[in-house]
Amino acid sequence: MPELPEVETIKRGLKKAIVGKKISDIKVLKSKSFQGDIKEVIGSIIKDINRRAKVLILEIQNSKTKQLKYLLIHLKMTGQLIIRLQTKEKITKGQNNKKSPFDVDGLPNKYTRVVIEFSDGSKLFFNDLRIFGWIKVVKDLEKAIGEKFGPEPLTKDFTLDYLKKVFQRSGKPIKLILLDQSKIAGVGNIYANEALFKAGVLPTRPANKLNESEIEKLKNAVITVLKEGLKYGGSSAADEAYRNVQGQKGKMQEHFKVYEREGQKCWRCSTKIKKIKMGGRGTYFCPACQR
DNA sequence: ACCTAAACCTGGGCGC
DNA sequence: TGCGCCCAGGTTTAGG
Repeated sequence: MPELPEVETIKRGLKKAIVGKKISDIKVLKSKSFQGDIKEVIGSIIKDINRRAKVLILEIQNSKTKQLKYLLIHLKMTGQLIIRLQTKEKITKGQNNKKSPFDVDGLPNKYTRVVIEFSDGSKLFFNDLRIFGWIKVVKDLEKAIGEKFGPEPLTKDFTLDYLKKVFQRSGKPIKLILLDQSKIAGVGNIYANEALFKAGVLPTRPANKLNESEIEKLKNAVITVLKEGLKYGGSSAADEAYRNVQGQKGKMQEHFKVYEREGQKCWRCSTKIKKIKMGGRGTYFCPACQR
């Protein structure tokens, strides 16, 4: 599901596609899908697009008052943001007729919640099968997201000293710390599993029991798997909704070492990958490589 | 303050 | 065939 690499890929796609465009209309196809006053957003220009943790931040400016506001979007598990230009879509034929609910041929579809229309005729579709995601308008960005998140793992704020401090404070399983957005921003279930495998650390290990060398390995592993995710354009694993703004799947799932590989052989040592539940989520690991 | 479990949702897949 | 159940997982909220 959209984690840091997926949301970042979408952010980059949006940046290329809609910065500078004017919002001409917003159509809310499913009630409660847009929090805030739509009227004050229509007519605004998209000035910039950023990301914090898994939240997309569209900076918008009212073309008359010049006031800046922010359109915040969280895709949660099944959210998609798909761009369609004015040009007629090419219709792909001869595909297998059994379509996934996440297929984006022809939009809007039954899962489209909001359509943001631009003055040049292009449209941004927000699809969300499970209706967990949200879009809201805020004036005060700091108040909305300022204090909520830990450091971004792909910035210099993500230091060994910081992780040592955070891990030492908790006896919780290390995997739950990796998933805690207030401690480390943007890591989700897939990349937490993959990073722990790469670092050779069991997901169940109490955070405060990791030694310095393990913490450093884990830090580097988190950075490496997130960058790998970015390189492959995100992951669209089995049943995953993720698509980039052009509607294409990512390829990171072809490079998973443990995620969704229960019962299959470990890439490194051929031991069978195990699956357990932690915090209600699927947790995959190699019982031999990870200690 | 700590933790866990449920809730929010839908569709696909499974067992019976 | 079809029903009931479980699962997917980001985040918030409720309860212990």
